[in-house]
Amino acid sequence: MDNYQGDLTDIIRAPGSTTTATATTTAGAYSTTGTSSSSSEYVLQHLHDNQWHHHNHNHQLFSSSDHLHRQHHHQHQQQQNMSFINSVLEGTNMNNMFGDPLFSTLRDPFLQELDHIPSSSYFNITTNTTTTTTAATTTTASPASTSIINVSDISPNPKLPSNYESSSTMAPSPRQIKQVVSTNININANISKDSLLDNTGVQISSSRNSSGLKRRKNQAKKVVCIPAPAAANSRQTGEVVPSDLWAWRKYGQKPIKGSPYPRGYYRCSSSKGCSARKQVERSRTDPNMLVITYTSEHNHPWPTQRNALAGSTRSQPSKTNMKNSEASLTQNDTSKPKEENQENNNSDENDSPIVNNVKEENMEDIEKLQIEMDEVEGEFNDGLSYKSSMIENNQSHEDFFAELGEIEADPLNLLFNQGFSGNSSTNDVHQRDQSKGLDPFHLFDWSVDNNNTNK
DNA sequence: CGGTTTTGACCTGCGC
DNA sequence: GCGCAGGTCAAAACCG
Repeated sequence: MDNYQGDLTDIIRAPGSTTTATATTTAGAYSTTGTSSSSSEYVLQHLHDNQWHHHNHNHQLFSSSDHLHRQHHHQHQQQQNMSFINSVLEGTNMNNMFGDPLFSTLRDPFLQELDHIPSSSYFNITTNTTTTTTAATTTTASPASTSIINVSDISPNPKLPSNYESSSTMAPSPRQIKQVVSTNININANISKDSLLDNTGVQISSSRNSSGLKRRKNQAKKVVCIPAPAAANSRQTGEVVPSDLWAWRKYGQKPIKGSPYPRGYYRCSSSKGCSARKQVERSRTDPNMLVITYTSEHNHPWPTQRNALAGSTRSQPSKTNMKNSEASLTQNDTSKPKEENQENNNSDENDSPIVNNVKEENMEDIEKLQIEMDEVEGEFNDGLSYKSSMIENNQSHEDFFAELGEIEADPLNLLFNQGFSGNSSTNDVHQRDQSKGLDPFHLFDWSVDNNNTNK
């Protein structure tokens, strides 16, 4: 039978390769048109690298019509810093970071970015903002290429707990609306089964649910469709799997009928008891896209460190590069990246091993941050997180983190230093590279070589 | 040594 | 019930 995975693959077909063409169609359109009860999908047209850079370098964002906002350069920087803080800390909130198919709380980094860009961020200045859920939001912010990240959140099981926070919730929260409005992102919640092409250029086909083949198991899955980092130079038989901060161990690979690309099966290796799994395959309809299906949930906090070291550097493509890059690092954390990292390093497109490794180092720090923040969060586990209140109080991140005395400062410093240096206007290129360290999926790493990765 | 990937075999769900 | 196809297991090989 045609596996539903393949259908999932078909669920979202993003014009990943047409980076520039989508630039004008990336208007944040939030649709709640679907009524699917057993399957919900949303397409997240994620921030592109450029937008990410805009995020980091607000001065680039504004069009001439937004010159007034330039007058508040510092303010915007602060806002963006807070935006990032919000994003990071939101991410550290609960067990909801990416890769955690604990769907009730799952928020992957993509959504993190979506979710936590405060209304005060520069995104609000984009034109044609609207608070309706169906209207399209256009933006002039990104004249350049725009890559697309699609997230299809599938809830095959109508019996899923009520807190299953998928797009099956028909009405978007005001927050969601705000986020969509304030960001140049598309989210199509509950895209109808017949939805084929939204105004973003993202083609969405239906997943078989009600009328088609039923799923093998009533198992909630989350499908993320992202452009393949390095199609041309993946491991012999494997896929180039973007890092998502969790440690995954491949436990199987199967050829998929109808698809020339095999599907890799991964399970979480961060914790022995963790049942989290993911499947990685290349979209049959768009080989440039990787379809990552998350199944089950992590039953543990983020790994403090990648426990998979010994075999993690198998098939190390370029030891020289690795050594060089490692030598270039100033971080003490020498934990080796996982498989994806090697693959990334092995990527022709990712021809900057240094950057890649720095990226992974940052990932390690983010992981640490996650753990540490979880700990702190527990102290303020009263519904409204400490950090949230802090942020809402518009407290500076310095103050905020100063109060988080127990938290290791390095990761945060790293994050802020690399992602949000206040002097962005004079260090765009440098920061741009650094900001990549915050990009677990290379999601924002495409503007440089987007043409390469999305051929 | 402890972790990984690889890969054939086996298990299981689903359609007919 | 059968067959197909997807999903998982587990042994072997590999790696630092």
